[in-house]
Amino acid sequence: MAEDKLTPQSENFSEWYNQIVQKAELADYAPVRGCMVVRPYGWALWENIQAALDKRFKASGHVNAAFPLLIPMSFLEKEKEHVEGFAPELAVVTHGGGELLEEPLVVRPTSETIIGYMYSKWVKSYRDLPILINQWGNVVRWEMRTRMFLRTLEFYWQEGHTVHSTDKEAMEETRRMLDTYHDFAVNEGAVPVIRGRKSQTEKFAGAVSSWTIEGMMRDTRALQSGTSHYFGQNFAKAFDIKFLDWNNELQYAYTTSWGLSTRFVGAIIMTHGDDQGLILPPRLAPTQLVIVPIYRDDAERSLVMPVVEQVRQKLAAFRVHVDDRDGLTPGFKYHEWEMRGVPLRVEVGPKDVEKNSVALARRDQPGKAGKTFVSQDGLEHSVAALLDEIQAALLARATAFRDEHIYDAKDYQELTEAVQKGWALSWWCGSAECEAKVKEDTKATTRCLPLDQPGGTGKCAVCGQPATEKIYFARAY
RNA sequence: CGGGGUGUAGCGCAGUUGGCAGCGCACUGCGUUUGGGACGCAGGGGUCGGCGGUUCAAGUCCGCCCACCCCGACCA
Repeated sequence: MAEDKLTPQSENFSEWYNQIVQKAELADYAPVRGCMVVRPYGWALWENIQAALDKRFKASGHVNAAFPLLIPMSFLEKEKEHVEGFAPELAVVTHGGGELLEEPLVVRPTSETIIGYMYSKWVKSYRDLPILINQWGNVVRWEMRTRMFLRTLEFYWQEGHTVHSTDKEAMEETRRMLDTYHDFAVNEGAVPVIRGRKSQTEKFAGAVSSWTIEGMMRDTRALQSGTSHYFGQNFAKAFDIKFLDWNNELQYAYTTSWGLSTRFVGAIIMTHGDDQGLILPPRLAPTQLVIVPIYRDDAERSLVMPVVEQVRQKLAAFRVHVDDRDGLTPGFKYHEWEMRGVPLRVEVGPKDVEKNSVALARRDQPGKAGKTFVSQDGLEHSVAALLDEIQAALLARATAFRDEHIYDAKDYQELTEAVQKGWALSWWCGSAECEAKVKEDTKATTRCLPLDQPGGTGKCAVCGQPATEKIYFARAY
């Protein structure tokens, strides 16, 4: 790894991204095109994401279950828009046990259909509702162009699927989970996402409305980082999910689904990373702090190591790693842990033994600027405070960066210029033609109609027609 | 699927007119080192993408095939 410099973000952002995934040992390429192996460090990060989300899901009354990977082909075809949306990217199993199957099975690209089928069996009465089930699993979508974490043929995610007796309640659920994602992204990932509704062209295949959290990456491109869908009665009608209501009348239920995937790992990488490597938010980092012992010879070593052990025990409440590998210089270790994005480094050397101190180096401020010497007394408190400060600083920095790259674009010229250097926030008349024109001319797509609307009316930045809502245009992943 | 490119050690590459398959990093062992990417010595590691052809002789020349990457049409 020595002398193995990372390509700077400014030189080639996507190359920077590819290298960081490899060098930080988050993932590696699998033998099948477009598939990735999530390595232990990357998976540990995902596990922390899972834990933070799962806690929130449980707190709002959801329970976990597991539905099968294989789905009868015919299920996909029951909802017209759904099959049209997913047909081009299905992996299909045609043989089993050496025999041609009577009906092909698709590897789930998402589980609305199979879960809808099961829900139709389970739902009889309003007393059975709501159903609030989440599933942690993997799905397969045969994508053309793939990128580690951002778009792979197979990816890991959670998908929540709920059933409600009223449209109001289902809509509330859709919005509640959007807010849950927002809370998670901002407070755990320090990723300042914008909540909003997708346009009709960008919404999920089969949904009435789709809601999204959109993050701005450090190349200013947008990343859809989580979605929540309101289905109305679309899937209930396709899968015959009916219940007897309070008046003993049979009616279709209202359903939702919401998902967040390993793509969020990509969001973290591209929101916080710098030219030294990954920077992980303390709350999600697999290793929150690494202790690097420093010594010149065996005498110093026997002096330093007991103090390292004391410090480790003092910091046992955190996710700590002691890098006691022999034969590597401290400098080498610094670079390696910086590449892996560990938020805080603790150095313990002979001088520290003498002075009852340690050196703390924060990852978000590289070099001398982020290095301070603190007393070993009360170290657990200074470390806790510093981790909180780093978490807050990452969010503040990312928010400032995002806000600096959002442009209020009033006309078409401003819009086309804005999407070359960031996001455009513009009045939009609501027509798909205007979206298509922007995409054709600039490759930028509509990201979302943000929840925070200015109110009033304006002129569509594309066609000049009256508009009542503002929408974000951006180049996206 | 259209346009461009690349396949030689784990990674990055060199390989001249066809003539012993190499270099850097990484890896193993020993020794010296260690507060911002240490150094020396000694080692291990190859179906040169695949198949076929030309030739005394092919990494190199010819043909076919395959894979991957980049750029255009789809997307959590």
